[in-house]
Amino acid sequence: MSGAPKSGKKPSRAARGSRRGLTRDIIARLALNLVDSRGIEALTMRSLARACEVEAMSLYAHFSDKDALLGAVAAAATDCIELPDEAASPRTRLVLLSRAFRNAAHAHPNAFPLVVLHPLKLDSALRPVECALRAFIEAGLSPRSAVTAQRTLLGFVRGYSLWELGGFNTGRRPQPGARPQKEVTQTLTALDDTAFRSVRLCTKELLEYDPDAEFDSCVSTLLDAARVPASSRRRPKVRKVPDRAP
Amino acid sequence: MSGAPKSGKKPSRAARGSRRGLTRDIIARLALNLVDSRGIEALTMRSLARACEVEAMSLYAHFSDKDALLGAVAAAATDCIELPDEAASPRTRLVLLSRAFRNAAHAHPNAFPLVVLHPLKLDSALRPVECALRAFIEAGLSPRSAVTAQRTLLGFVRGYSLWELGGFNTGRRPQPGARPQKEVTQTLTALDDTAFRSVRLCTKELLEYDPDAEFDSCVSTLLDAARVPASSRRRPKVRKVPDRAP
DNA sequence: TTGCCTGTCCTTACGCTGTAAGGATACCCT
DNA sequence: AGGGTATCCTTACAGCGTAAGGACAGGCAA
Repeated sequence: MSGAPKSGKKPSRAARGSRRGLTRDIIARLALNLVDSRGIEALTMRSLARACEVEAMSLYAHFSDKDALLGAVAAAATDCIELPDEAASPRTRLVLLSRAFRNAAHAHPNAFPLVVLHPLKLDSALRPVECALRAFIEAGLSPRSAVTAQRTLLGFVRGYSLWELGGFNTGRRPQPGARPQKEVTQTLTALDDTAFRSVRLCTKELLEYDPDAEFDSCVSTLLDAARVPASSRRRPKVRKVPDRAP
Repeated sequence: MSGAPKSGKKPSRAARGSRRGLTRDIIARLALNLVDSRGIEALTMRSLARACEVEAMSLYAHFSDKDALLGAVAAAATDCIELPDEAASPRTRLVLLSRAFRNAAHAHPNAFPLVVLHPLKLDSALRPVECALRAFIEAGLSPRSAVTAQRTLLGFVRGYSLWELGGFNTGRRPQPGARPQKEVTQTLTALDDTAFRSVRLCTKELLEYDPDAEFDSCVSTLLDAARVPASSRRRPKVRKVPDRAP
């Protein structure tokens, strides 16, 4: 975040001495747009400056170096994850959180490697963690189990989404419409028959692939393993904070 | 691999007209060394050429561009994953495979983002997949279930390892010796109490952290969910999961 | 043998990158 | 009014990926 002006009484406190009204957040958003539309390697200080209608060196008034800028982009992308409504049951929320994470990855495929790999500000990083922990605890898990379950679920969600974005290491993104290209099928069936016999045995299953359903199925498996019951709504127990504003 | 000389009768066929005996594989290994010791951004065509005792442009005789080189580095790192002995039980092999993946990530932390994100040659990419599929099938899963289980397990393993390498987005790698720094503890306990109440409730569990045990625990959970029995050695016949571990 | 072909390697050069250094300007607070 | 401070600009530099073109070695056909 910016130097923490905390938005005092004067509305313009943050823009003291600013001639264009540029702020860290505005720059980070423009940077995210640029990454989305032209790829991570198209994000250069000069191209971003052009998008901000400013010279390259001016950006250094807001970010100490490019790495700090990337951190802000990662945080901006992370903040795009739409956390589920707290009114839903814990299990539903965990499913929705998982989907939201993956949806954000698909909405910002060029930026998402950053989300997983780049250090970012704590409250952005913890937003999904808090959401998952809360649901697991509400579902009856102990803090200890909740932490492990959260690490398992989010670890999977991150890994799966990222791997998927990388086209499962093939460089090809799976489309919801499935339909494996003939080329891929040929490559796969041309594999060595003994070294890759199981891959060949499962060729059809590996290629006939509905990404959304597959993801949901994995998440469901994980939640079963963590013993999050399917239907339970709020647990009748000591509860603080009946509801909260968004 | 190289242009497929196939190693004919003459031993020197691959090195025809080569004055230094440089090959794709040698270059990729040196590149991996360089990435391991000095980070991914230290891998430049010039620095790598220096390591190969050659001029930068000479590398383009072996790789069409830097991206192709990165793919070879990714493949080299992937090939560092030590697949388990086939004699062990399916479950044991899946645990060992998961650990081997994570161990490779820790052995080559600078290179591993590439392994997850970069397209690489099919047989390197499929090596862990084949291993997992074979074990799941041997454990009695149908091809359909095996594919899903494999995607869940490897998705988790990739995501967890990578997230861990990124210090869980904090920029700090967890050490086996645990011992959370006071600084992190303070940052965590200074969080907003209502927005992050579950994180705060679990502060101790989040910080008291044995990375190896936690990873094993997550893998174990996943294998239970996939109904891979704990002790079974080779299964005698077609059987559909008579019971499952608690 | 001769001569060509192909693959390895070198030299030079270009436009691009991140950013160090230093100066100008506009706003806020005293 | 004057000073402080944050934006913003200009200039400059080393290092980047790689395009273009040439030198030379070894294998093959004549």
